Amino acid sequence: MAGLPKISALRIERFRNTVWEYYRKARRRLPWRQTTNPYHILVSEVMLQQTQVERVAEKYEAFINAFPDFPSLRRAPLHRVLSIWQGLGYNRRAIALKRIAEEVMRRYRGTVPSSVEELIALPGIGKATASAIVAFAYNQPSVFVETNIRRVIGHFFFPRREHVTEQELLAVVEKTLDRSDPRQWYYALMDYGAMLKRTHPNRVNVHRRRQPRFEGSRRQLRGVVLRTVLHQAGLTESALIEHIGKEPRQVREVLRQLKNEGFLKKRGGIYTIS
DNA sequence: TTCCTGACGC
DNA sequence: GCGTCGGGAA
Repeated sequence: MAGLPKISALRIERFRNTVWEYYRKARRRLPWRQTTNPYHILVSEVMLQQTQVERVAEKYEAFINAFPDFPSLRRAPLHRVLSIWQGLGYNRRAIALKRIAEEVMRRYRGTVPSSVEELIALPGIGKATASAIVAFAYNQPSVFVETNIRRVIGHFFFPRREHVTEQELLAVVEKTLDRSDPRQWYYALMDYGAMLKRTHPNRVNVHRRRQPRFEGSRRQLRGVVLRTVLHQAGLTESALIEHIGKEPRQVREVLRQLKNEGFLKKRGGIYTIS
């Protein structure tokens, strides 16, 4: 357990001023920042998990237009949700969102919960996303770290440190959090982090596991299989294997996997997406 | 190759 | 704690 860093009040104030000043001049006008609708904010936060802002911006509007509220998302067929999701990656998030719509309607009567504990209990929502929703939808001073915040805190409070633990980062985030307006503060913090990424590239002070190569991977095949069933519903297993033209054994394995995860259904030897 | 407003099962 | 989950862009 590393000792908590002692940060003077003066240093905190200077840090806040720096971040606020940058935000005043160069804040990003993102579509999900123009709303206070908790559902819209929840959707954006799930989309933004491990996905660049620019790419989410392209999909967000289409998704919100197609499914403007929990009821419309809940009753939408999965294949429609997945086709709008196409290109965002981590397709299981689309399934999670549908299940969230189901849960929120049933258990919370359509109102997004405002506590981190309740939010974490929803599928596809972990600590970071739950805290972000609390901050952005309800303007509450929750404490969380994501990649932009990590970069900012590392830059100002742990310079030339090779590795900084999650605990250390959270402690500093909590101390420097401007509770007068948590929502705007976190927007500002993350915008500053996005700026640092451009001005100080490859200065990463957190250990990150590198992903295996995507080309030729099973995840790539999963994407291909899902897209194929999406566009060519009602094919048998052998027809799918023929159409996809990859290792039959691997395609079969992926089909079984996708079926178990709720992407596909098989009825009478025919694969569909409900 | 690396990274991206992580979550989840084991 | 480790593996897996997408896909696009730089």
